[in-house]
Order: sequence, then C-alpha cells, then structure tokens
Amino acid sequence: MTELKTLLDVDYITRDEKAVIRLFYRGDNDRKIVEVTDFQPYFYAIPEDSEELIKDLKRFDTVVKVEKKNMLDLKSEIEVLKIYTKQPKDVPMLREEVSGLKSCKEVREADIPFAKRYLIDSGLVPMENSESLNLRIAAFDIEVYNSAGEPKSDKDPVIMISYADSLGLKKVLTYKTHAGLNLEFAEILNNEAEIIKRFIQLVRDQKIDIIASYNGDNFDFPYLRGRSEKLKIDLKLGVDGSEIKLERRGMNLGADIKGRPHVDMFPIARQVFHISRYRLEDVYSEIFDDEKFLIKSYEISKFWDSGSREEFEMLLKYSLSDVQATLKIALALLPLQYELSRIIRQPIYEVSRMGSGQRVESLLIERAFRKNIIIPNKPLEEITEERLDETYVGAYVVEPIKGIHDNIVLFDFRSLYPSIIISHNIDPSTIDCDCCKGNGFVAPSGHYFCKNKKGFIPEILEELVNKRIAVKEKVKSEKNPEKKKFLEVQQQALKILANSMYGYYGFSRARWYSKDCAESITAWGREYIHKTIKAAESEGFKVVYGDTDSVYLTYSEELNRDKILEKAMAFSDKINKELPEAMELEFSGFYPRGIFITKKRYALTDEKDKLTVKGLEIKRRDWAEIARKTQEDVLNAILKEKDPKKAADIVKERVQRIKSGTVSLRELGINTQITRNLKDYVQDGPHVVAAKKAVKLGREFKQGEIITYIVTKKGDSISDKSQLIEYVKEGDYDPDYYINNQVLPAVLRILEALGYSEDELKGLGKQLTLGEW
DNA sequence: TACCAGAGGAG
DNA sequence: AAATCCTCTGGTA
Repeated sequence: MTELKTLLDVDYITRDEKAVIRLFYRGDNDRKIVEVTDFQPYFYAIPEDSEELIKDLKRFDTVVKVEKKNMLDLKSEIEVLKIYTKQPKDVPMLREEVSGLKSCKEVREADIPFAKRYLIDSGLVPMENSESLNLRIAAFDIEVYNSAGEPKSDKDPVIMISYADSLGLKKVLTYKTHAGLNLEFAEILNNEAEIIKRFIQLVRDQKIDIIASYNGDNFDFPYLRGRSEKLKIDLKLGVDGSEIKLERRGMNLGADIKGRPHVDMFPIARQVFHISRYRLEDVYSEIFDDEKFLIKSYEISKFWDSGSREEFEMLLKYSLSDVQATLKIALALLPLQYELSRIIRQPIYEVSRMGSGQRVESLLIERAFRKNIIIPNKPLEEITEERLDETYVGAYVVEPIKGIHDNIVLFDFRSLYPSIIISHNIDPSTIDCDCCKGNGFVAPSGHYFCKNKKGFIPEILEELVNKRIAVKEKVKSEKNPEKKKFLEVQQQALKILANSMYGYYGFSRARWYSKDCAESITAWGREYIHKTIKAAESEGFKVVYGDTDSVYLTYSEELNRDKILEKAMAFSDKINKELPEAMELEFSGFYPRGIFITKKRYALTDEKDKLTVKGLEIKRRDWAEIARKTQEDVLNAILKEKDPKKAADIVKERVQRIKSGTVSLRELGINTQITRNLKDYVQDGPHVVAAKKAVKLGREFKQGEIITYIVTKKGDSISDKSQLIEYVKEGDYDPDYYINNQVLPAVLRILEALGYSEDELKGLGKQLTLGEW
C-alpha cells in the first residue's frame, strides 16, 4: 500500500546552473520536499525549413538538444522542433532569437512557466487525497493602529495578530495588557516584533499546511511585510524557511508562501457569492446565517488607547471573532478550490486566484499536452484590442406580455451552450473543415462543423459533462454525509468549468479564441428557443416571456392546474424527441401567479407561496433597503394575497416613516462599486462624488471596492447630497429623495404593470394617497 | 427632452 | 482580465 500524500505546491530553484523542480508534499504525518533534477526546459519552433532551422539552432550555446516531432495544430498535423535549453531563464531570450530566424515560422509554448510545465508533463495531480489527509488549516488576521485615515505601515504599528487553526488552537497575540485581564486566548508579548515572530512560530509549530486570510493578498501580508522591514525581522513562513513573496497579479498583489499555500478568501467569496458587499461580516452572515460580532474601525485605536480593560477586551474579542470567521469561511469554501485544483492540475495558490478565462485555459493547456496538440500562443496586446471590436450577436430575449399571469409553466434547456457545443462539435479545429465542405453541422450563423472528427474542446466538454452526470448519480445514492458533500463539490466544480467554455471562445485574451465559434453557439441557441416558442404556440400555449434558454408559458384556455401540467409534459416530450441527444428541454417549475414588468424584470410565486424575483430593485445592491423591502412587501400583497389595497397601505406607511425622519441609516444605504480610479470618471455620479469627498478626509479607495452612501439633507444635486455612510449621523437623510427616487419608483413600476395609468399613478404619487385603489 | 456614462443584473 | 442583452439613474446641454 502506498502512503497517502497530497501535492500542495511546486516551484523550481537553480542549483549549479541547473533547474531543480521542488514538489511540496504533505504526507500522512509529515511534510516532504521532493526534488526533480532531470526535467529540462523546452519550447517548440514551427519551421519554415526544418533542416535549415536545425542548422541555425547550432549557433546558440543555450540550446542543448533539438528533436523533430509531429503535433496537431488546429486542423492539420505539422512538424515541429522541440528545443531544449540549459535553464528556464534561457527560454525568453532564445525565443526572441529563434522567432527572428528566417527558417522559423513561429515559436510556441515558450510562455509556459517552468513549474507549470513540469506539472503538466508529469501528470501529477495537485491536492489529490487532500480530503483524506486532514490538512491543517490556519487563519490569521491583523489589527492595526489607525490614528487618522488609512493606516500606513511606515508609522502605524500592528497591535494584534489573531490566529485560529483547524486543530482548535486559537490565539490573539498582542503586547499590551490591563490589570485583571483574563481571556485564555490572549497571549501578551513584549512588543510588536515579538507578536510577528510568535505568529510565524505558531504556524511552524502547528505544522500548518494552508494559511487562509481575508484580503491577505492586498492588506495583511503587505502590511506585515512593511512592518517587518521597519522592525528588521523576517517573515519566514515558507516550509523551506523562505520569506513570503509579494507578487504582482494584474491590478492586485498575491502573497505567496512556499510549500504552505496562502489562500485569500476575499476573491473567492466574490466569485462564489452574489451579495451587496463582501466585507468579512457580509460573507460570514451569507454562509452561516449568523451575525458576526463587530466594532467600528475608528474604535480600534480608541479602544487600544483608552485605558479601559473592558474596551481592550472588546478589541481582543473582536480580533478573535475576525479570525474565527475567516477560518470558518475557509473550511467552507476550500473544498471547491481543492477540486478545481485537481481538475485543472495546477497548485491551489494559482487556482484560487484565477478567473474563469484562466481556469479554462489552464485546463485546455493540460489536456492539449495529453492529446499531442501544440498550444496556440497568447494573442498580442494589439490583437486583443482588435478582438474587442469584433462584436457578435448573443442571446434572444422575448418581450414579455406585461402584467399579471396565472398558472405559469417554466421550461429551460439544460446547460444550453455546453450541450450545443457538444452536439454540434463546435471547435476552432472543426469549423468550416475541408472534409465536410458546407455539410457537417450547419449553424444558423452560416458556419459548419465537422461530422467526421471530434473537436478538442467539445471532447473535453463532453468528458466534463459525463463526469458530472456520473457524480450526480453517486450523490443520489450516497448516504455518508461527508462523502455526499464531497461529491456535491465535485459536480459543482465540473459545472463551473463546463459553463465557462462558451465565454472563453469570446474572450479576447484567449489562446483558443474563436468569435466564429462563439457566434455559432449563440445562433444555435436563438434557433432552439425560437423553435420552442413556435412549437409552444402551435400547441395552444401563450409565451409570456423567455430569455436565452427559458420560456414561461401559460395555456390559452382556462384549465385547472393538473390539466395544464399534463399538456406541458406532453409538450416537452414532443420537443425532446426532436432534439439532439445531448440537449434537453426541462420542466423547471410551476407558478400559480407572476408579474412581468419588462425584459429581465419579473416576479413569481410558487405553490408554497415562495416569491422569486428577477432583476427588480429588490435584487439590486444600488437601491436602498427601504425601497427594496417596500417593493417586496408590495409584491407579496399583490401576488400572494391579491390585495392591492394592502399594497397601497404598505406604501403609505413607508412614506410616512421616511417623512418622520426615523428611518435608520442601515435602511438607507446605497451600495455601489467604484469600478475605476476616481480620476478616470468622465461623469461623476453620486457614488463617485461621495468617494471623492471621503478622499479629502483621508480615505483611500481601491478600484473595485464597493461603498455605501447616503443621500443627506445638505446640498443641491443628488451628488452634492451624497456622503459615505460612515460620515453621516442617524437622521441626516433627504426624505424627498428617498420617497420620490427610491420607494415610489420601485413600487409604482409594479402597480403600473397592473394596469394603472401613468397619470393616475403620477397624481397619486404626488398626493401620496394610494388608498382609493 | 434627448443623450450619454455608469452600474448591475439575467441567463 | 469569460461572453451579450437589457433596464434604469443621474448628469449635462
């Protein structure tokens, strides 16, 4: 029996001018670093003239070996030269030289980093067995002294480091105390340097495998690094004794720890959840349906300085609650990252920081190697710019029949785009192939796809989809809850990857970019939904609404629920008989009542009276809670209770409350993302103006940050009146704005769709007396 | 009133 | 650094 082990990380070092791959394993009880010394760096050249190129290559002393090889490149098999170099660092220079040679047409795969290259070629699977090994996970969080505005690492010290791990150890390290302080988790050291050193020691003593943080990439680790430099101490967290490394990753930083992967939960939470804000407390309450203990940021230095033991203890407890929340979030979200890491076969540090495009591309690169396909190069910057201008037509959206409908049946195509790609073999290598000449699978876009040879991407997609079907079968029969959860995560990871494939074709930076494939997929999608609509209509259904892959149907005559469902099932059976095997129109719900406002904006109630809302203000972070809640109450009154009078009373009550000035700021905050640098805005909306005011008070904003603002009493325009919520006192809000620009538009939209005329509503809106209806 | 920039949702 | 379609607000002229 072989020992269980999991591959946590890979890198390479240079020893005696030779590259040595290091594999960082966690075994049953110990940690192992395995070194590989016989893996040579290489890349490919596609020759104009191979003999000539071989001769030319002899000139370069960094070339150690050249092999001829046949590989698949899109539609054809080609001869390539595999060029081995002495060291990985030789590749960038040699690539330039070689691609400049007359005898060379093109250089390929010279941009695959060496450690990644090794992982692909070796076939090793990172994170394999990680669930069986009981990995040791630790979370940490720092508290920083913030005198005024943003804390700065060149002056403001770290005052606490909190630590919690999956073995049950929890600590808050600090260097101040008060008489009578008695919190078993508090560890008092002499100074700031000591708490940093103690933190490192804890991680090492506990033999931690994965370090989790919340925003550690862009705050905690850069800050610790800043302080460590000032205090002249090391941050040797790597299992090989190396320092943490801060690397640039696009607009952000990444904090890399050798052999002990650091996973930042913040970007993961942003991908996984759709919530109004992504502060630690927001994500915590989203996952655990529980409120986290909070103290305000400006109270940190106040509590630290105050001399009150109670306040100091509050601070310690707050710090502990942060780290415990981070650990809980990590334990909940890491399994999906493990699974993605296994499927993509890249280290968890990388995978956890990848977007959809990078994940798909990494998967394709690995699979291409297995199939002897030579990998396309990354497009040059100017090419990606050009691609951005190549727009194409996407999905079709049916204009809804506005107003209330009863007995609505919902159908949608199961995984429409993946199933189209598979059943029509949509791939850059199969498009408009020579062998099918206008036959094959002919898309409504005019392109056709090969019927003889399966494409690379459809083949991978089919593997993913079949694997997912198999895993979902296992989920059904699995009784052990641990294993069931594991399988559930597996199928989720497969779904994420399968659903990203279409978007990847249209992604301007993709190696396997193909606008023609992307537009063929959407063209087929439109055709299938159109055909479905036509068929439904000829069967006596009314199409109330539809979007991309879905249709909402009612029956044209008065029928009872069971009769309608019977008709509906007969309808989908008929449709499915005519569809390709991989495709299926699925029944996905019956709704006794629904209201349709516009495209992408509607609400339905199911048979358990549960309200489903799409696109309306209720679902939007940039509307105040008071407006969202009022809209929800109005919808419930109309859909569930069929009582417009009650709806009107709700609105009246809400308007009165706003007028009285007693609405809390929590209900008035408007969340909006600052999507760019503040100076880059052409037109400053209220959120930008609010942010710019805050900058004058010492605040800083990261691009992508979500802020909450209030429209206050002070100022002329809405923008003038806007202020970040943290600078606004309770009660300081503009009732007129919240009535006329928030609550009334949200509810009038619903009432308007009920058939009240615009004039009626305007008049009533002004009088704020909705009682008569 | 018409137009634009900007945001965020649906699928 | 996945795609397009779509609605709506607030600023500006």
